[in-house]
Amino acid sequence: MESSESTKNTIKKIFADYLDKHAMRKTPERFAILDKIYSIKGHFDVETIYNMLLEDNYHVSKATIYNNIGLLLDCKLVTRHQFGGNTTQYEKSYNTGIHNHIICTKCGMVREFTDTNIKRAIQNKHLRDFTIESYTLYIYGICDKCKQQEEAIMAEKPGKEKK
Amino acid sequence: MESSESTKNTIKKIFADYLDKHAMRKTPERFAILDKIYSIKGHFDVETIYNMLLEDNYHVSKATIYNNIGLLLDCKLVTRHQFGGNTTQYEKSYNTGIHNHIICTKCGMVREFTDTNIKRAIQNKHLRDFTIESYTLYIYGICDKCKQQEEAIMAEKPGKEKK
DNA sequence: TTTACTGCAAATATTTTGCAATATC
DNA sequence: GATATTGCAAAATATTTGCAGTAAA
Repeated sequence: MESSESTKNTIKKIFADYLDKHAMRKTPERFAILDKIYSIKGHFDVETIYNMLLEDNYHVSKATIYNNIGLLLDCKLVTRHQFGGNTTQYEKSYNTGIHNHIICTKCGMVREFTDTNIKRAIQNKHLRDFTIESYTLYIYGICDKCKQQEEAIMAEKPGKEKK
Repeated sequence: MESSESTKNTIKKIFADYLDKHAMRKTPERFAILDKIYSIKGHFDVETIYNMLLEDNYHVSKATIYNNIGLLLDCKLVTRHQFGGNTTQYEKSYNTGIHNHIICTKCGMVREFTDTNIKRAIQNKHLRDFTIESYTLYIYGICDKCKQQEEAIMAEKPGKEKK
């Protein structure tokens, strides 16, 4: 879901406080990037943000986007994903709840789900010499659409695979 | 643990069968790469395998390593990881058991652990329209070593962080 | 003998870095 | 006014691709 007005105000405040705390400047680019990220429903990469801002006739260089996503990761307003494709994906993370991802290894489709049993099992885990901050669970497999396609191909060429 | 002789024979057989099935050739490079991978205890990247083979005076190009790791992923003898660093990491996966990873976000340290509650919770999960093949759970946080360093720095410069 | 595979080098893609110009504080 | 931040271009890094030579079947 796109973020509500009150969420957008809260995250601006969090980012502004973070910048103050580290003696960093509150530039318009920074808030434009943050705002755009929180208007995105699912996952995105740097290229996507870059283009979305361009469409608004707002030019921010990629170097600046990379730079600022780093800050947003640091203050936990964004999380980072590497699902296995070529680009690093990101996702807003304030008030979004812990969720897991399923990834189709054929078509790259990513879907989210939540599960209290899994959540509880992970949170109950005590790790020696380690302070847990977050976690990501990726479940890989094949979505039904790809599975059906595979079966259709197999049916078409029955001799293709030996044994 | 390094792989036993019987494991090494089994994986060679699995790979050979896979190559037969797909009408691919059983080149010495392929088995040298597989063998080297199964001599590695933990995670590795392409560069590492390349150098390890070189140390044995066995030259295999990186293109060939990339190419063949792809095949090994396909026949499930190797799994792929993207922990958040710059390179893709790999790991042998025959007979290694399902295990999870904890990653220190400061120093990049990766450690493994197993947990039956987590395993059970994930395996009991039913996903609509999706066939599960595997999963990865990465727990991020700070290892005690880095935590102590951070605290030491904070104690040294008490005024650095405002508020 | 056929053609899949390898090695090399070039191409592609992503992210990082250096530096001059600019804008925040 | 001091200097952190931006944009740009170049650099660094990782991975893929094209092609000629080599070797498995």
